[in-house]
Amino acid sequence: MIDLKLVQKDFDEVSRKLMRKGVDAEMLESLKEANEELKKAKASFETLQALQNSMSKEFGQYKREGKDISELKARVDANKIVIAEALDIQRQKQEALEKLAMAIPNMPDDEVPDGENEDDNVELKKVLSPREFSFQPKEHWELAQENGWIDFERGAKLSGSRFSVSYDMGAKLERALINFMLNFNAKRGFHEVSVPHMVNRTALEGTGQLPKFENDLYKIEGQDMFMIPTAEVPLTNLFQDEIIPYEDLPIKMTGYTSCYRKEAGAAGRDTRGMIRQHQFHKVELVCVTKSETSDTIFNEMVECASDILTALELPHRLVQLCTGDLGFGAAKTVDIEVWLPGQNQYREISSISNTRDFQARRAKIRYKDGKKNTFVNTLNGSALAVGRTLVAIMENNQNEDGSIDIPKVLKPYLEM
RNA sequence: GGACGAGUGGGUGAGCUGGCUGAAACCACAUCCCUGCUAAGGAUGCGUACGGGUAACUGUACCGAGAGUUCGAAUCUCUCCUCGUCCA
Repeated sequence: MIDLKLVQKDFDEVSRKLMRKGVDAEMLESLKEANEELKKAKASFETLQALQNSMSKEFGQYKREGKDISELKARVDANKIVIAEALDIQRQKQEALEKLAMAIPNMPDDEVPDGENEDDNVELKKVLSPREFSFQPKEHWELAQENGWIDFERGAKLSGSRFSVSYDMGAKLERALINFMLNFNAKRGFHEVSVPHMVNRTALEGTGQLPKFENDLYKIEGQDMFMIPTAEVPLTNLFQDEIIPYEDLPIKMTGYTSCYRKEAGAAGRDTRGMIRQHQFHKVELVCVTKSETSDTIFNEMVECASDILTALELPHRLVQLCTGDLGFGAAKTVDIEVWLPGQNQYREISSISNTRDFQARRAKIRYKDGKKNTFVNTLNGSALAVGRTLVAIMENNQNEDGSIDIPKVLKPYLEM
């Protein structure tokens, strides 16, 4: 959530930053106005309430002293009606403000390049060069089916499009990758955490998926519960409404979960294969830290994800997202894109974001900084999306006869 | 699924026959004093959020969540959630 005090104190700066992200000035004006109105409404309610409280005290006094209370009671009753009205107004203003504030995205860091969409993202660096093929490399779904690893038809039969079933080495590789990644992350100091795959509304509001993106989530019927779209949600909300001891920071976590997404906005995109599925495996990194160290941690996370790909010998590049491609809660994001020779392009396999205190403010995650409580910074990133890693292994390690070489680092996990 | 019991500040835990309780006490923590040695003792401070004030200070809200009764609720009523224990 946006810092309302900052909006009030430094409106021009906030609007300058948010306009880069496409928030129009009008919306900010109405936010500012809503905030002012709420303050006024609160002030008048509180004045009335203070009066009511003091009269109530007097009331008790009178009774103890056995004085006549009829006159006082009349005054108190009259005030009660006025208060009810004032409270009602205050509530309306509160609601209006919250609705506005919750819908405003995070401010991008100044270093984030301006841009409309993913075409304006900036490549930071390439790691490993794509291999030269002496034959026409195939796309992963072909390879997957040829090798009997993945069954898209039966996935569709069971659950519809964008679902698949894995067999034998396909299934084993998924499992190996999850273990490999978790261990890799653990060696970099990320503690492994296993979390629920369903969460309540509060958690999703905390990380920013709600209220804006309810259409992308699978909701449990009859309950206020949702399947998680990413482990970021439970991992970050672990600390929701907590004051974390100073010495516990930074908290570095890694966790594996399946992720569940409706992909409502992606109709027609990546319909074949396992690039975009409704349910996919992902190993996630989440960090909670002080603002002073959040940039350092951010770089550690990017490096960790990139190094996993390097260990798997997969060519990839780091891309800094422009303002137009930045997610709702992110102040800054670096994507890692893996080379897919079958598709002849780089595709996203990890996205690492610093949300600064945006999520912390929503989820009320703080630490004690000397005397006062301060919002933490939260960061999240994939390390990595398992399905897409499998895709990358298939496409990059394919041989002319359709067989696929297993990366060396995975062999111990496959008992090979 | 049924029957009880519980949910209080960073922690333990009083209050729960409605006003003097935003909340005792203890622990933890912070600062200071004393002392000087692998100890201890003493003083003071110490919940959160939002608002007013240069400041001292002050207003409002919050005792699992929401609603209600009342001039007034942590304390009474209802609903829900969570956690225990017993039964099935």
